[in-house]
Amino acid sequence: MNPNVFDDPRITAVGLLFEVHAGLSARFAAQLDEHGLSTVEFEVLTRLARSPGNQLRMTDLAAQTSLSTSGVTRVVDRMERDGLITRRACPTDRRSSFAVVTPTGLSRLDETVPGHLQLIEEWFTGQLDPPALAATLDGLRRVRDAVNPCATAGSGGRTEDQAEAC
Amino acid sequence: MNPNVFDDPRITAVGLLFEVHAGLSARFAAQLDEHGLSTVEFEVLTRLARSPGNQLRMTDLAAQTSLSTSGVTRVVDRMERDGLITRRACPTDRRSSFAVVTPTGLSRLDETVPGHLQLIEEWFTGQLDPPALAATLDGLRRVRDAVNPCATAGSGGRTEDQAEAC
DNA sequence: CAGCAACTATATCCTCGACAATATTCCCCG
DNA sequence: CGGGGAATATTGTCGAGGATATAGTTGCTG
Repeated sequence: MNPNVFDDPRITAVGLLFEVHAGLSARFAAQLDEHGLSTVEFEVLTRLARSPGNQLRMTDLAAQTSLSTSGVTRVVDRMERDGLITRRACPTDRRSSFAVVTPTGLSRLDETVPGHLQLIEEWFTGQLDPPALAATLDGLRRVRDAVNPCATAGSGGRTEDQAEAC
Repeated sequence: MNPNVFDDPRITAVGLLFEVHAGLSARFAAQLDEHGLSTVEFEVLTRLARSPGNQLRMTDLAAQTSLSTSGVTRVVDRMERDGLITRRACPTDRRSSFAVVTPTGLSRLDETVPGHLQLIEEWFTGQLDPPALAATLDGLRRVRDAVNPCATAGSGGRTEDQAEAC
């Protein structure tokens, strides 16, 4: 650690990125908490709600979130107990089961999303004028495409659900 | 969730940012793991090593990481057991104790940092040509300054340690 | 200088989530 | 058609870490 490695521009770059992530995450979590949702619960709810039929197989849900399959089992347990989602047996494969959003879950999402969007606007996208925002997002997109090859859905892909193929 | 809220550009913007964070975090964690360090352990080590005397009070260490004070107690326990850091009593305040990096900890850091820097270069900074990188970092910096006011150390500040004053 | 509020580290309890093991079901291939 | 390997969800077990309570210390203030 002799020469000041910590002033290396690469270190400061990731530091920047991670600070932004931490700051936004904290603010989002606070707002979600007002609606009785944790971060992962919100993510599960949105992933299901944006899927056809408001449902997803447990495995696919795990693939779309940052959770393991057992983690998905656990969070779905909690949310089923809270009435936000339900399990439905898969008719074609008796090993699988679907997690499907209940009307309660959908309305909870409806309550939550507007404030969430407002928060994004307030602390992220609204902080930059359009060209600067576009430039920033372009940079992030290129890094994302490198680091997360599965998510290259941008153009030419099919619906957008092939992300679950990763 | 009637109109496709999920195509809202604000949603995709945070999605992008969070995917980048997740992707980089995973790669970093894998490399750190090769050196027997977890993410938080690496952060603790770097925070201490960049501080005067290679030491920090437990409270300040907690403030500089994303850990609670009890979390810091825990991780310092582990790392002390592994010989990476040591506790030293504070001479002026008998409530406080310092966590100080051992020579073992420093050399572990020396082993780890080069690969870490290489990874940053490979997956983040090296993915963009200099102007695009600068633009991206500028955008991130502005968002960071908004979302994390403490970290406005950039210019005019004193050393850089006033970050701990937050 | 006595007492009280704030601060510091730690201990205790609890939730969350990963990993490995398990049971069930599916599918392919001989 | 039958058996073995892959896929799927769940459960047991464990470590990580937050919230709160606790004990010791400091410093201010009447």
